[in-house]
Amino acid sequence: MYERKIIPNLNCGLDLVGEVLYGKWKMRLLWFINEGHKRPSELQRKIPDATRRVLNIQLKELEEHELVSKIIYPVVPPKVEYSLTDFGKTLIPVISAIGNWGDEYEERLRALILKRLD
Amino acid sequence: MYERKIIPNLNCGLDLVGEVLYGKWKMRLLWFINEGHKRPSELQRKIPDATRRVLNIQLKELEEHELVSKIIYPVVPPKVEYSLTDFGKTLIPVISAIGNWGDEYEERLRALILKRLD
DNA sequence: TCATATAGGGATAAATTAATCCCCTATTGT
DNA sequence: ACAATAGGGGATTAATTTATCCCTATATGA
Repeated sequence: MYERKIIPNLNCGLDLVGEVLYGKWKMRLLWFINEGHKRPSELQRKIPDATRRVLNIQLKELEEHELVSKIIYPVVPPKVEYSLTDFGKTLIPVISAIGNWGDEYEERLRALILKRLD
Repeated sequence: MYERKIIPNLNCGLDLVGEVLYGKWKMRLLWFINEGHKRPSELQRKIPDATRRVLNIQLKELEEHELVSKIIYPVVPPKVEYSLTDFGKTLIPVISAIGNWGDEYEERLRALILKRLD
């Protein structure tokens, strides 16, 4: 695994949240798990732009941060299920607020973002 | 300026928010500007962990995304003031929700994050 | 005359994150 | 025998983001 060379700042709430929520797909993973899409293959189908590899990595980090828990069923073919921990559930309203803002200003945001890409 | 090589996904609200809010210091900049710290040097003092360079870059992006506006007073020594646009103000409750969650679980988050750094 | 404050930016290096590529396990169905 | 399905991971490269270093300008105060 990658080992940090710079110790992160953990001064305020925003720093702390950043540490667990930064990551291109993390909020979406939490969101879809909360919606009941528990298995890795389901999550991959919900987020086709990400590779399985990255999803695995980000899921593992979410697990280490105790936001999700993982159950591995000892069956063949393998079966795995993720679910939110109680701690992870407390994040849902926050993610919801973020997503709602994005949805509300969707048109405007899309235009602004595209404009900046030349 | 850096020119992207991969077109970002802009599928859902979360993608869109990410485009304007990703950036290590952006939420803090918006927050402090909202609190009335308008001048670059003030902002730098509020965020001493960031270099002026980075703050300038991120402020510029916030400006291009119409979240903040910038006034340059033609005086010497130079004077500049940032303020939130109406659009930018709509983000404050969202940032607030994020920061509050971080503050609420500060102890736990700090412990979890530090544990993962070995 | 020299340091300080104010605001800014180019060029480059370093750090971090994400993407690519390829490989493994074991069972069921064709 | 072989493909498909399910879940996973090492090694490496590419992309992106931050940090460093250094330089510009002008006025004021010591």
